[in-house]
Amino acid sequence: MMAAPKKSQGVREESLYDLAELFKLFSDSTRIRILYALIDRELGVGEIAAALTMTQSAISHQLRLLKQSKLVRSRREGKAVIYGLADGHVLTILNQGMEHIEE
Amino acid sequence: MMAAPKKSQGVREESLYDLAELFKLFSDSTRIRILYALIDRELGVGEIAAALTMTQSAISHQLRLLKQSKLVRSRREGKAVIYGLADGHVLTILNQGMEHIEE
DNA sequence: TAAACACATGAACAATAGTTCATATGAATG
DNA sequence: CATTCATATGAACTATTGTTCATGTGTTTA
Repeated sequence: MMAAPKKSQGVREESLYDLAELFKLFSDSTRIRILYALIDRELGVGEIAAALTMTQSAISHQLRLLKQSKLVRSRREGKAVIYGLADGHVLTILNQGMEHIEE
Repeated sequence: MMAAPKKSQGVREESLYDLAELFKLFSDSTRIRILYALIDRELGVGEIAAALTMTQSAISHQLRLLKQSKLVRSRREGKAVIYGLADGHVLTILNQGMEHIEE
């Protein structure tokens, strides 16, 4: 199906600030690496830290930001807290960015 | 058409840093506002500054970043330098972000 | 070609953000 | 229930970033 022509009208000025806030979450390499790690499988905080070779604290701080903005979700499983991507939008945004880079 | 299952394998670690760099450009409200202003029509630096009620210098600095990353293109037209969006990817990324916000 | 106009750029400053370190919370286990 | 394991959180420090101010570059026009 053909995409409809892109509209730009009706975008409230306020929304643009929220949009910047959203992209800000994708603007740090640690957070990007976390998100990519979560594409394949859900992971605990410690596992993510090990995968990225970073401290548990640093990862936990970033996960908090990602969760606040609903880019990841979490559930407790025993002592561990398991994180996963919140929805498909996250992956879509990442992939769009990748396409731009690879051109 | 159904989308194919999302792949995550084959993403080089290095690319993730470039990806973060890309999103960093979308992470500032001034730059987002500039990009949105350029959706409808091409504009000179002064026009953008007026539209956003910001100094010419501030706008010019941000345009330089946007141009370096090929998110906008520019051409000289007399004394003015006219800026426009570089390609469709820019708009696609912005729209994807908007969709996430509006849910 | 001197002046005016449009934009670019460099240095400096203030604000923001990411990591570290220390410590707190919460759940399982002996 | 004290200890251990897994994660969360607050404060402090450093680095990065966006804006301002002053000035430089390039183009048109009188």
